[in-house]
Amino acid sequence: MRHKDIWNGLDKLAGHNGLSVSGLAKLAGLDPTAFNPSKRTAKDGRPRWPSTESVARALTAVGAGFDDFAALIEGKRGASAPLIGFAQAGNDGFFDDAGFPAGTGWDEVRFPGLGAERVYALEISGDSMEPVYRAGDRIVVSPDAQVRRGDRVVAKTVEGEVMAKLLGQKTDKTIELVSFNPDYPPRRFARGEVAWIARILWASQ
Amino acid sequence: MRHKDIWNGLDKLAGHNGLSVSGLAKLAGLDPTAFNPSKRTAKDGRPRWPSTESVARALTAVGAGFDDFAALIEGKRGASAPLIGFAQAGNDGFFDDAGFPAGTGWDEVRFPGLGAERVYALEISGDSMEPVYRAGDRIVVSPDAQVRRGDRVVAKTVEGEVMAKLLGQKTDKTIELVSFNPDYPPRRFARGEVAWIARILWASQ
DNA sequence: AAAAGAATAGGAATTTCAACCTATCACAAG
DNA sequence: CTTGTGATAGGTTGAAATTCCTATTCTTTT
Repeated sequence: MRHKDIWNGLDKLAGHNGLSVSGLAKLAGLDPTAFNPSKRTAKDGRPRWPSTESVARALTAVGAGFDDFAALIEGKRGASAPLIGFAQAGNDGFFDDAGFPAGTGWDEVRFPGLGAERVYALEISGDSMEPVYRAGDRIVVSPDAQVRRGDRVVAKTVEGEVMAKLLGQKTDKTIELVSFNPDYPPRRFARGEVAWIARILWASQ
Repeated sequence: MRHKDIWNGLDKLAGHNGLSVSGLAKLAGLDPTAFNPSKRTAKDGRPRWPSTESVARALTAVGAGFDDFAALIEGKRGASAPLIGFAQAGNDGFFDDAGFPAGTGWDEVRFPGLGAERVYALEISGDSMEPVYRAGDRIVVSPDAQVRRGDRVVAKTVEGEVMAKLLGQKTDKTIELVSFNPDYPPRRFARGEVAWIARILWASQ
């Protein structure tokens, strides 16, 4: 990270929120001239670096996280994407001509592997889980995540069998795992037979 | 980002590189006591924030990027996750006792929204797309992606209707969109009737 | 057990950042 | 045309971060 990157990131942070750098500084409760281009190098040409406190206040002012700032600096897209309800997608104003999000009303959704969870992915082979999962699909699962009835999960038995199922009834002693394919009957395991259950967070399509 | 986070990040940065905070400071060419716990709050209890210059020098000293630092602060895993084939998951040696990836043989899969692609997400409402998508699921779609027959896609007609379908036969003049639910017949559109088609990359589960 | 090195705590001096103030410029509203 | 607002440049002052220095604690080595 270089001196230029920090200021570039602050410029982008302001721009992405429809602000000038002075507007961003004001919003953050800082001096309006704090981020002025004229304040980025000292009179003797020495580069001036803002304190992390100033950066932190600017970030909280626009509701951005530190990861968002890193994304701006590194030129990456960031860890989130716009989100709206599927039912609203037909309304006008949500998309531009190319099919990208436009206008307001979009929420943000975070992607997997970027939260606190530890996750990994499994690649599906075979058609036993059609139509939900197809060969080549990748599912992202988190053993940390809480599992509830109805969740799609990956379970491993103490015998070593790994399967993707729908979590059915959980009692004190048994766990029911329902197949995606209704032709197969649900399977019921004693608690001790199941080594672990990991929730499926995402699936490639 | 809070005061605590910055120092926590520096602690982790040092720890991940087998250094103490004073060792990290020395390596960065700073005063060995620059990151001392005793220097993190002033005598009057006021929190002390390091300058971005000090952080930048610490990062370059260990060859880390700003995104790495953000990852340490946010406790994030990064932009990729381990990947193996589902068929191999039953073999021994791929998981530890807690159900996390262990040993070798794991590939890496990158997540959406982190590369050059422009993506966004849609939240599913209603049960018309069961069992593939359920209410509350979020699908991540990319209008940039190439679509092929068999892909799950979101399409918008020029009349404004948005739908998630399976891409069927594409001819020079028509596009067939197949419902996930086999009870509904496929729909056939003229090329001009379809405003855009975006491929579904991921779906939350 | 003794010695050497590293890590840390505490304080003073210095450097540097941030706030404050004023002036200029650009632009929009009346 | 005048007025008002926002953005920026430049300088001064006060506050805060960094360095420098010393002492103490802890670990490792001999």
